[in-house]
Amino acid sequence: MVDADRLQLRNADGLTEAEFLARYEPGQYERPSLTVDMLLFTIEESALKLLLVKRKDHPYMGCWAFPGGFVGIRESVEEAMYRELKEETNVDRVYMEQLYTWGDVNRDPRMRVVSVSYMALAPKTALRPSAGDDAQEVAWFTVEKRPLLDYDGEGLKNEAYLLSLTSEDGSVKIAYIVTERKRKNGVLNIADTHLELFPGTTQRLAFDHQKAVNLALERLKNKVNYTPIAFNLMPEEFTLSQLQRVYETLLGKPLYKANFRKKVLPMVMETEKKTENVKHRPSQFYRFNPDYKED
Amino acid sequence: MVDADRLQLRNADGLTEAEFLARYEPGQYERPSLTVDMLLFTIEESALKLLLVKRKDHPYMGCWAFPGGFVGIRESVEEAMYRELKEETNVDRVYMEQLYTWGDVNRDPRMRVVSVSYMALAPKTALRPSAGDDAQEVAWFTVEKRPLLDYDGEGLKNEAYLLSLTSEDGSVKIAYIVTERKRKNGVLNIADTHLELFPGTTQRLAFDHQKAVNLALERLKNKVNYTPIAFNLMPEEFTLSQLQRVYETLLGKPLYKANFRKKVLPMVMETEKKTENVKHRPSQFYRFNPDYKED
DNA sequence: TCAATAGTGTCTGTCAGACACTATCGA
DNA sequence: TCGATAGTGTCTGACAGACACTATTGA
Repeated sequence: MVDADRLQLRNADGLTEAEFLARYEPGQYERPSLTVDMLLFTIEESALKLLLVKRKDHPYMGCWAFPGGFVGIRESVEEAMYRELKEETNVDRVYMEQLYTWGDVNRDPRMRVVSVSYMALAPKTALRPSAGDDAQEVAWFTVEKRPLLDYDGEGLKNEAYLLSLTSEDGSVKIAYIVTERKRKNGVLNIADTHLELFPGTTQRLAFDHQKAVNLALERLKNKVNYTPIAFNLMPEEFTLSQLQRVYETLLGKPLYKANFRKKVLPMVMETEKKTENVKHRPSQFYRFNPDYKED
Repeated sequence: MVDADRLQLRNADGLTEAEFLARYEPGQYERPSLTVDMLLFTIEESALKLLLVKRKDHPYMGCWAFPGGFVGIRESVEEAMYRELKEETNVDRVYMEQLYTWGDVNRDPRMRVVSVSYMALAPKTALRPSAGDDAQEVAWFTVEKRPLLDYDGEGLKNEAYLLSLTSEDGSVKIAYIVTERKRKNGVLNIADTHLELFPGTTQRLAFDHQKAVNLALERLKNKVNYTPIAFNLMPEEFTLSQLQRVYETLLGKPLYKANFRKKVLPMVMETEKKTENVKHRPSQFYRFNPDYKED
C-alpha cells in the first residue's frame, strides 16, 4: 500500500504508526555487542600484507588482531568501519567491501560480541598507519596461503593449505593449517572450512580472526579473475609488469606475460610516461580505464 | 604465543586473563538490537518464488517482509536463522548462506536494529510453510528482475531494471526500479545500487528489504554459472529439461539445449528411471553427482 | 656485446554459442 | 502419420595456455 494509506492503519491497540512509535519502549532483553573489524590489505615488494594490531589487554592479550571497535548507537555499521579506518591509517577513502558477520556465541570470552568484518584494499603509499589513541602496536604482516601437499595422505586433490602470517621484521610468525571439505550439493560454505594452529606455532590470532583471513584470501583470489578489484592495490600509474606481479601474488601462481597483457589491456589506458634510468628497456606506465565494463 | 604462556600474562591492572574475565562487567552503553532475516527461495512452474510474511503490527504494518526475528543472547546468529527456518517452514536443513548485514541507523523506525540476512534455497516439495506462533499471513511471491530498456534515456547499456514481486493469487504486486552505477575502480558495490518504488505501485516491502532481494538475485545469477548451487532448488531426481528451466529462470534468459547439457553433464549422474506416460519421448532422470569438483 | 626486462606473434586445445539434425513416445 | 519433447553432432569464433621471438635500455 502507499505510504499515505499505510500511515493511517491502526494496529490491535488502535494506534497509528506515528502513535505506536511515539510510545515505543525498546525491550530490556539482553543484546549482543556489535563490533566492526577491518582486514586492510596492501601489496609491497610482491607480497600481500595485512595490517594487524597487538592487543594490550585481556582477552587475547599479546595476540595480534584486526583493527576494529564497537559500533556506536548513532552510527551505521559502515560509518563505524570508516571511523576505524581513519583512526588506524589516517585515510578516509579506500576500496572497502563487507566480508562476513561472525556470530558464534563464545567468540569473545568477555561477553556476547557479534562482529561485522570488512575487507579493505589500498596501495601502500596511500597509508600512514598510526597507533590509535590507545597507542597500540601496529604492524604489517605478510600473508601467504599455499597448498600443503599430501598433508592428510588421502590422495585427494589439495584440500589442505598452510596459511601463514609473518611480521615485517620476521620476529612473529603465525601459521594455520586450513582444511576444506565440500558438502552435499558441492557448494563450499564457511562451516566446511576448518583451521587449526600449525604444530609448533607459538602465536595465534585473537578471537576467530584466522577464519576471516582465510575467507578474505579466497574472495580476493576469486574476484581478481573477473573484476578489476586488483587495481585498488595499485598506485595511480603503474607498469603492466607491476600489475602482473600483483595478480601473481593474489593468485599464488606465475602467469604468462603475453597472456596476462592480452587479458588486462581492455582495463587500462596508456599514459605518456615510461620508466627512466632502468638498465633495461623502459616500460610504459598505465592507469586504470574508468570506462571499462565487465562482461 | 602459546595459550599456556598467554594465560599467565598480567595486564596493566596485574590481572591474568582468568582473573580479568571473572571480574569483567560489560559496559552499559547502548547496543543495537540484532535480527536475522531469511530470504527463502524456491522454484515452482518455472518461476522463482520468495517466501514473505505480512506484518501485523507497526512499523510497516500491512507490508510484506522477510521472515525473521531477534537473535537471542545465548544462540549464535546461525542458530537463530535455523530456528526461524524451522518455525516458518517446518524443515531444519536447507541450503543456506549468509547474504549481507544491514547496518543503517534508521532502517527500523522503532530503534536501532542491525540485521544479518541469509539466503536459503530449497525445492518446493520439501517445504510446508506455516504461520508461526504469531499466526501471521505467509505467502509465496514470484520474483522477477528484467532490464528496463531505455529507461533513463542516456543510451547506456542496461543499467536500469524492473524488480517485481507478485503474490500467487496476483492480488499483491510490488515493483521497484533498480539503477546501478559503477564507481572508480569498476567494482560494483552495494552503495552503487539504488532502488525506488515503481511509479504507481501501491505496495512496498517493509524496512530496507528490497535491497536484500536485489542483492540475492544478483548473487544467484552469478553463482549459478560457476557453482552447483542450483541443485539446491531441485528435488532428488530430475530431468535435464527441468534443470534447464531452473537455470533459465535464474539467469533470466533462454539457453541452448545441447550446450546446456554439455555444461551440466559432469555435475549429474544418470538414474535408472525415465518419465512415464508422457505423450512424447520419455526423459531420463538424473541426480546430483556428489563427487563433482569445480575447476 | 651482454644482461636484463619490456613487449609481440602465433599455434594449440578447449569451450560457449548457434543451429541442424535424429529419437521416441502418445494420439 | 503427426505433434511434442528428448536428446545428439558439429561448425564457428573467442579465448586461455604455452612458447618463441623481437625490442630497448645501461653497463
